[in-house]
Amino acid sequence: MQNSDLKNFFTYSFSLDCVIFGYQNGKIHVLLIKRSIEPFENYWAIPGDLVYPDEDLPVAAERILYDLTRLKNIELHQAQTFGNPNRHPQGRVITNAYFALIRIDEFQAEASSWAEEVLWVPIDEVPNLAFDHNLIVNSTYELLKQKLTFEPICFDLLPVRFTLNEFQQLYEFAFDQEMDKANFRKKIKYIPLIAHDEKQQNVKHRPAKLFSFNEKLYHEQVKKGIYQFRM
Amino acid sequence: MQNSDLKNFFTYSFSLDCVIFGYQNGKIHVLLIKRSIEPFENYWAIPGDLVYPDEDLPVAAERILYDLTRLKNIELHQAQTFGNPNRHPQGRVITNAYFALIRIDEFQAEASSWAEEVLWVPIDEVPNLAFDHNLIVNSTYELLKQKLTFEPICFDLLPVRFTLNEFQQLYEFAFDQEMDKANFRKKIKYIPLIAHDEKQQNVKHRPAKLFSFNEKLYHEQVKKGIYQFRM
DNA sequence: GCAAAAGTGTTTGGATTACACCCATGC
DNA sequence: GCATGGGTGTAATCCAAACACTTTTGC
Repeated sequence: MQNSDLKNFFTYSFSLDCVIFGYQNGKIHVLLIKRSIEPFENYWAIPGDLVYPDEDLPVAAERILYDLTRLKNIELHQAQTFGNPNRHPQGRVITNAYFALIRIDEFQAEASSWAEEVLWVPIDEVPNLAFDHNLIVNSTYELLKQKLTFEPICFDLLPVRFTLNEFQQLYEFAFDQEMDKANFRKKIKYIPLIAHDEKQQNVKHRPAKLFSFNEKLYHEQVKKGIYQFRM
Repeated sequence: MQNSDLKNFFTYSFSLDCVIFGYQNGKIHVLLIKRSIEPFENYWAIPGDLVYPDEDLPVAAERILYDLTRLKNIELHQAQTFGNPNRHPQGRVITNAYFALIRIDEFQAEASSWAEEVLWVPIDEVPNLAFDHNLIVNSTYELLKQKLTFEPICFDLLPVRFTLNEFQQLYEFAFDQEMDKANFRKKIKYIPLIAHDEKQQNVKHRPAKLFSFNEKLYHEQVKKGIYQFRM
């Protein structure tokens, strides 16, 4: 979007910013893009842009993320809204954060449109970002940590088929808590998992059984009120 | 705000809607206002209005609530944002819900500005509302129920000084679960309360001790990571 | 004294923890 | 066979539910 267009677009504007968390090698990363346009040209930022006047928010979030990073088929969740009148130097832009969790190696982010580069940075090494994007990243990270406990988001970070040990490692990372192997398996007894016949390949020890999250059963049980997810 | 003004204000607009939950006689109510202006003239709605171009969101939420209902000194919490392009018949208005929980008898709601009447209705008797306000009320009620468990919001519903029995009754109502008196008292052992010397008055049985929530200690402990509230 | 609710201690069973041990695979 | 991690059973411990009991007030 060019500067001249922007001026007409404003009296108020509304944007969406996507905080994409990526998990790799036991570390949480955030996806950044380098802005090739003013304001904040050459700054790192999270991917975000204005919502079209007739576009619904979830649609816009997907569109914006794809336009800037070529990422698609990612489940985005609504987070907080940020509306400080001075957060955008060119006018009043209220923004709504959306977030997602993905495995970095399962997706291919690629700079596009006015994004000059894309970059995954560890959550504790995020540089100074454009606008109030540091605030947005930090607030959304806090929200993520809360949601990890009560919503089965953690499975977004595991391969579709995973071993119980991979699951446990993720747990220990996410909640920063070591746990006994046998006890972990008792703890997750009530989480609806599908046990596959398939086994781990190319390991030089006894291969582990593969599991996946039984999303269908989970939703059924939640709907019936039988079950509440809790890590 | 007049119709002619509205047209200039729009290309996009941004509003806030306040879902005020009130507790009385073991029932949750919602505060509605009757609109005296178009669109949806004479419809019931939740109090909400456009945000001024240079106004921050929390400030706007307080201002709007006061303008329409004369309620003030209420702690408002941000909830979800609703942005369906067709949610407002006169243009694109994205709205952010704020919510609060109060004891109805401690506040005096009074119609003001373009609110013709105010009304507390039980949450299960909410009529057809203007715009998508039924959706907003329902979504925010779900959010409230979630937050009750993990944030000490329930104390907004108790008198500043309350008996443990009042607390237990609220708990039983909020979570729809009966509980043994002795066990309830063990359960809340870790919630930071202040025990006062003062006692219940004018009861024809042994008067109960009065307590209040130790907000200061709570915030300190959360900050230090010692404590996580959980009901 | 009696009714009513406040307030507390004890027992019990189920869940969590710590820990030990066996199993399957590659080399 | 042995190194490596997968996988499981058991005893000890902790915690929460059930229940019984004592206390304090008004009438």
